[in-house]
Amino acid sequence: MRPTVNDIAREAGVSLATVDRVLNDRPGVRPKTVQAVTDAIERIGYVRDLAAANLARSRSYRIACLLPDTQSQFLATIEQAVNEAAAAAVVSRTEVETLRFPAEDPHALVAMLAGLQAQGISGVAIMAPETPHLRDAIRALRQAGVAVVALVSDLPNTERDHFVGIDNVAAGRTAGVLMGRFLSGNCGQIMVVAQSLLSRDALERRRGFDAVVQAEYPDLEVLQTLEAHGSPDLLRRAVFEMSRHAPRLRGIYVLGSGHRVLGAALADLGLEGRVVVIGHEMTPHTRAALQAGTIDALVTQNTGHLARSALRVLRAKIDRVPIDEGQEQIRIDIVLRENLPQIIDDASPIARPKPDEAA
Amino acid sequence: MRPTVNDIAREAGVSLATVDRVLNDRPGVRPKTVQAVTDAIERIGYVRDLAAANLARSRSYRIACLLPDTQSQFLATIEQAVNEAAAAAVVSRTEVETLRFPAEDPHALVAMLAGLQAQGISGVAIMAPETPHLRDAIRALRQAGVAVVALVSDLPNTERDHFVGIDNVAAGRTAGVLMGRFLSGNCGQIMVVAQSLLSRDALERRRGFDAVVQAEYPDLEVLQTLEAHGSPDLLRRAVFEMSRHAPRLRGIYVLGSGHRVLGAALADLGLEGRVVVIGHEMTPHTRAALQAGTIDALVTQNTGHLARSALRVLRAKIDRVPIDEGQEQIRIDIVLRENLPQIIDDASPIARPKPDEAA
DNA sequence: GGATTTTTGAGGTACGCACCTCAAAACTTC
DNA sequence: GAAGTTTTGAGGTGCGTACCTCAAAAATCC
Repeated sequence: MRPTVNDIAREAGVSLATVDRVLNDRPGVRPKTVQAVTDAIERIGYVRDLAAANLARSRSYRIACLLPDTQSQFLATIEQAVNEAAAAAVVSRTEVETLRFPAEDPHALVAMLAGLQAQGISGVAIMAPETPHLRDAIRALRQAGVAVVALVSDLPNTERDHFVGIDNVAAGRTAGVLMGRFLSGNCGQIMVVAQSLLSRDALERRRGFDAVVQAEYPDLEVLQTLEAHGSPDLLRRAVFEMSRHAPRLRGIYVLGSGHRVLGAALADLGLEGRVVVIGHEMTPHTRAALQAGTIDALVTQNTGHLARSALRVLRAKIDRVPIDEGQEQIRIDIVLRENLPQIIDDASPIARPKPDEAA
Repeated sequence: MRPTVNDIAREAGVSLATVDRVLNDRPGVRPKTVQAVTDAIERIGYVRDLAAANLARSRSYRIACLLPDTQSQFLATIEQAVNEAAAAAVVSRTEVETLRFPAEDPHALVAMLAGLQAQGISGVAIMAPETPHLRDAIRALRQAGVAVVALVSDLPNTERDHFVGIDNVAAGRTAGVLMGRFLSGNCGQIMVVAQSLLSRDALERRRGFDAVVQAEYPDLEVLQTLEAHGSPDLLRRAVFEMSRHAPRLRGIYVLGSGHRVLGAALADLGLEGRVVVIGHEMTPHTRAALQAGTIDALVTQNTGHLARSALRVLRAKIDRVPIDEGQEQIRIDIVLRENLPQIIDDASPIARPKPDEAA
């Protein structure tokens, strides 16, 4: 049997009330007595039963997830993953609200964050570019005792508790090595496509990609980044333009969104299947393209893991318990057609539990 | 507030006792009343609080993990992962015992399994080759109400509840594509090394590898599998012998163990860095080799995920609750030097929790 | 050493649920 | 409609913890 608080009391030779005071950092206990209790805890190997503790506290976790209102398949995938993780987290008394904020309006985001605090939210997962306003807003949240994690894109200079996502420089390096190896021995040019280089993740990926190609595949020339800025047309024209001036185009690296337009443009240019395309993030479209062979490899992060990890980390931070670093490390996944994970249609993850009928 | 059993009672217009009888499938309730209660549950969206339920039942999960006593770094890694997952699972009243059984003695394994049942174990994770004896033993366990999952290597013709591991044919295909792409445009020979082709996983990988290379890279010739059978010397001699008869050796595919010997042999032959080496499983050695560049890519499964998934699935099966398929799917990881996950030295995953001091 | 402050102990209630008993109520059956 | 059976209700206890109150004991101060 696992030791309980009563066992601590007996072992330490004090009353239950004193053990309780020590366990919950309540005042009015002499240092000597505290020591006696912690010694006893150590000796009998007591581990607090979190389930019972949370039951007694009748605590529930209210968590908000803030995403930009940009329309992209990746964001939709993230939101869906968060909603699924949230549905599964109901059993552990966790309530999640996903909110979209206007991507272009930093003040709106800050106002939303301030509002959350009033609503009794105890944890926030946020995906947003770092701005001075956001830094202040996060500091305020933290000071109010709200746990904050950065999602997908880190906010290193804020006081966020944790970052849930991948090292994007390493992701870019990974894409670079794949490109280099897939084009091994060949010289040629590589086109790089992005939504915008303003976002931290895109920049970091490009940096990692360049570093590897430069150092290890000097025969490859990486062209200037084409930025779509949300306009499919602009991207399309840029691709056409550039491909005219790049006769030895052998590869295309897609830093973020833009896969759909690019795919169409490549088909029109007759380049489909003749250049190596490497991209990021798993979305319905990139998945299909990988399967069809128009994308050769994807460097991704598992959004399901991402969402579940964010919720777990927030709960841990709220409870002030340590997190399992191993479990919360998000890996950089390389996905080829051959190791594409099967789709799981998660009809109803929650069902009414049935008890154990067997002995 | 989440609805409770009392809310069901009020909503259904019955007593708490009746709700309890329905919830826990106890007899003596008219079908009409059962319907009224389930309707009420549906209406108010009641979800049983598993934490409280388990607390009330004072149930604890006793789980056994059975691994062969073969000495290999991969098995050691698995065992370590299970032990770490077990340490983290203490907080959810789960006790795990890892046991090694004699790899060559099917009867010993069966005897162990029979013994477990007597010890009040309610879940078993097992990694073993499928034999008729094992089939019977698993059936007996299941009939006694013990949950059983297969680990790493599936036992498809037994009545195991679940398989925790990857599709090894797909893993072999993945290795094949990597080999083909890394050697793109080149013709040449590929050596395949394994511990033994008797194990299901090795066979399936080889099958997947061959299928892809044959179909997509016809210029590559895959040589006969060299089997080490646990003897480093044997393997070493075989590698020397074969490399003499394979002048155009361009790649080596390592199906399972044997990386250490192979590495030494390659160095002696002066082939280090001149052939593409692709292997399976992350161990201290393969990790170092990947970092040093003597292995080019690894196709792996995350052992931490594997272990945690096995425990989660067993708990779910014991509780008769559905599992989150998305979370339990083990992915086929491709690991290059560039996306090598950082090592996390998990000194003490469990610490005494501190309560929330903030409001 | 008496008054004051600090520390400790004993006990209770609650969280949401499982599981038990006993009696009352509602149905059957002839 | 009386005797039997089945179904339902009321109530209690316990799981391990949090949090509260009040009084007793111990330490500290002047």
